[in-house]
Amino acid sequence: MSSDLLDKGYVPHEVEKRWYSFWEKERLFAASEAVAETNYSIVIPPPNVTGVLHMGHALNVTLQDILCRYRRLRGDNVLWMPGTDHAGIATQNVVEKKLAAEGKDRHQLGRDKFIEEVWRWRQEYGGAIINQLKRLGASCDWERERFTMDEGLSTAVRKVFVDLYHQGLIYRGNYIINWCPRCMTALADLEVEHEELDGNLWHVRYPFKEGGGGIIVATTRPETMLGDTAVAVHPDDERYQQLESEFVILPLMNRELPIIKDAYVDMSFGTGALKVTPAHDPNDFEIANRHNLERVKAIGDDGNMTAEAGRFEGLERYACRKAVVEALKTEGYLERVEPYKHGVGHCYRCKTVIEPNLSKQWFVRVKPLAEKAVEAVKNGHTTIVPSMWTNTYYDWMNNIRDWCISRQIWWGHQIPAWVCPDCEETIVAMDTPESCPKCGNNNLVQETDVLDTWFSSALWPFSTMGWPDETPLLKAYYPTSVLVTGFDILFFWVARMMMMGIQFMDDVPFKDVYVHALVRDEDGKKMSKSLGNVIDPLTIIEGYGTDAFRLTLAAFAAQGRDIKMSEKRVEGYQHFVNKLWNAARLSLMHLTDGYPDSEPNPQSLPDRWILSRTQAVTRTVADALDGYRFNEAAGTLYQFVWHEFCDWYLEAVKPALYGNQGEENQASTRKVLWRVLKDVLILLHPFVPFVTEEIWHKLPGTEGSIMKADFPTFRDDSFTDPEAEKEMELITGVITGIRNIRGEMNLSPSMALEVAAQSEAESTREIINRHQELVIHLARLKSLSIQSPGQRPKTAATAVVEDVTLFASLEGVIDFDKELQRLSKEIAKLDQELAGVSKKLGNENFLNKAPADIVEKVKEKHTGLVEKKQKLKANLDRIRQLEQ
RNA sequence: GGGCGGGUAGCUCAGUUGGGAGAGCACCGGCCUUACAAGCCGGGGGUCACAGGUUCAAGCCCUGUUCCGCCUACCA
Repeated sequence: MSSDLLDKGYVPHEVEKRWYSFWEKERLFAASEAVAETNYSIVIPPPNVTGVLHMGHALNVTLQDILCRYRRLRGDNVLWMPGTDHAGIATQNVVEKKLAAEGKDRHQLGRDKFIEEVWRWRQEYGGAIINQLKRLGASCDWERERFTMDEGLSTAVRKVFVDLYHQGLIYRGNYIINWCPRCMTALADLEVEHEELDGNLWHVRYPFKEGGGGIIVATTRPETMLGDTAVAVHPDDERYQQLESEFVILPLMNRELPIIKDAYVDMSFGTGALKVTPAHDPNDFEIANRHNLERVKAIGDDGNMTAEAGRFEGLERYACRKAVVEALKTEGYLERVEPYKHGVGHCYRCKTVIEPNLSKQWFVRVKPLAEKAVEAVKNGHTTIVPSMWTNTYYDWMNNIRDWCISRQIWWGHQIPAWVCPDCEETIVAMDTPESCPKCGNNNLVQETDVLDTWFSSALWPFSTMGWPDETPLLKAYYPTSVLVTGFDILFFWVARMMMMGIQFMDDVPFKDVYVHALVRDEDGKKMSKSLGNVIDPLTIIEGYGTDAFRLTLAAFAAQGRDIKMSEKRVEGYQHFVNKLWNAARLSLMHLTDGYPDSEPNPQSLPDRWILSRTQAVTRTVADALDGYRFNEAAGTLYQFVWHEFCDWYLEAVKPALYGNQGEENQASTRKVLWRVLKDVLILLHPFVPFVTEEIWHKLPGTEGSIMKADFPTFRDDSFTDPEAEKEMELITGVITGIRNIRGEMNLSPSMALEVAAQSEAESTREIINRHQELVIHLARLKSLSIQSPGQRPKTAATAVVEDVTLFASLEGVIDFDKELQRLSKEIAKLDQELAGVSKKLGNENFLNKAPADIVEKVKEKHTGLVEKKQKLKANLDRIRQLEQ
């Protein structure tokens, strides 16, 4: 027995570093490629290669790691596939910024040199986030790490593009798309963030061709009028049935615009007349198609006005807005201006206001893919947890519009399409074509656009496993068991993986999708750089240790609720880790041997009880994790380890461990303690991997890593012991009753009390008698006498527990007023409870209609309360008498 | 405009077939009791947002109201 086995407090940093490299060195994260029933797989949501670890990653990765470590302990083959995402626009922006700092820009370099530059950047900085994930303890199979621009994944991207094209599911066309004038690229609808902004509604009069009056239209973007090619009214609008003219004149441009009739127009809005700008508004574009209108592109791709804008050519779009308004005012066309709130789209990468613009782009026809993806969830092939997200998923899938997948940037998968300069034939193929199959031209020109990054991430669950080759990995691990992700990329990523997985693997990419919450600051605000409320996970790790941090995340990961993170909370769980450490410290003082092969043979009540409880907790934890109820699993363990194992069990068995109850007791208790501590470590390991591994190696009788241990059994009931739990409940109740007297009567803990326990029930007396020593030890008694009700000690404080009345003899020290107060308070509490119960029992309907077992329970409760009250009342009366 | 989530102790939140209102932190009182003061023991504290309804019984189910948050949308 020596206390130098463990230091007095747990110091995480050195331990974390040591064990993580041990795990890597021993290849404990490596997945076997064998096909088995118990194969379990997760693909990591690949973080951006430009990213730095934030709270979202921390939560996401912690939950996955908990699942993976748990499944390994349960004996599964686990593959956790890691990697990063090439993040086209974001990465290109980062490298362009770096070039700018060197006074260069990508156009000087040229495409090939620029891409080389990006790869160089990735080589140097791209691993940062991976190392940060390791600090969290992530047990990914790092040897399989993938990158969306890897050769293998690029082949997959190419094949998918080519196949979809030949299936008619990819097409190219001139449409209105979302254009970011800063990134100079098209964006998908999803990549536009809408924000309500204060703006104006400008009412502008377009005079009739023949002069006079005219039609008043309203717009939030006056500069777009330069590209107007019509004015539309509703066909049924009586105000416009008999017009003076069929044409109006576009002010400032003096262009003649037809007045057209289209049912899209909302008669109730404004004047019921709509200016039509086909090249700069998606609705107007549709209207223009129906009426064969001209499309005038007045705003250029760089955000400046084109030659079509006449005298406004070259003006930046917002400068132009001002100028147009000014001109309208001076020329007398501006009827009025009203303040107006409206949604404005912003680029999700750079926050620049998006310009709807006419452009030639590549699209995926998603409807047919989406239908299958909806079916897969409806049929239960994939389950979304929590289920509230299922409807969101359906809604989005059902209203999906074609996906613009081409980007006018350089960093990404270049679209495998070539155009013949002579005959304009388009060739889409896996390999670079030598010549035009139609006219034989040898100088084919490849499409310069690259694909949306999400196009390649959509293939992640199978491209990372080697598809399109039929690899052992795919056989063993596709479909994956679960995808763990935040709801913010449900559409971006999850939905698209569903579509692509079903289309190309003929099976869903994952059986479950667990959608977790967002991590917010302690006021519930989203963490953002601009608000300055970002908490860096690495700072938390430095301050409190990875284990404390992980446990905090898990404990707060309740389904459907965001997590408010603050250091204060992590501190609480740091205390828990330390508590565990110290419990181990105590245990190890007494566990000089290991007992791996001997089944514990519990003799004492605490031993029987703790084994029974451990088994129950094991079951609860397993059920909770199987249902992705991380908070329940973590909370159960926290409660069990601290308040049952430490507070009751360890305190209860100290006498046995110290040998005060004979060698036999000491030996059997040691076996039980060894077993329970071992199981506790295993149960906790998925949540707090480092501290459990550290203790594991100090615990005699363990071999190798705790990662290879077996999850405690819970399928059978070998240790379930209801009798022990019942007895323990009585004993702890008695002890708490005595402690309560001590506390409320302000009696020093050092003062050993003499207590008499009286009960009419012989069985109760017998139980207490059997555990007399335990009560004396934990309640700090001088003596405990067990009696049938009879003479009452004269000056005693009283507590009633179940059918036991406790008398703590207080000769000379009793404070009668305080005791009266205490008893009255207790009786008042009972009266309140009694009122409720009596009311129920007085209700005929309750007695007749409620299930018999419920009625019985309430009756028992009533009897118990009445008896308890009687006893307390008797003591109250007695104290009153004594006082006189 | 549509949809979703939430309102439970001073704070942050659990509460999954409707039948005991709970945890952590904070607070009050007492303890250096031989693992841990990052600790131990005891204690106080809630009209479960509001109003109805279903039921013998509602924090939980239904309807309405209200406040907060989020997602989504092509009314200029």
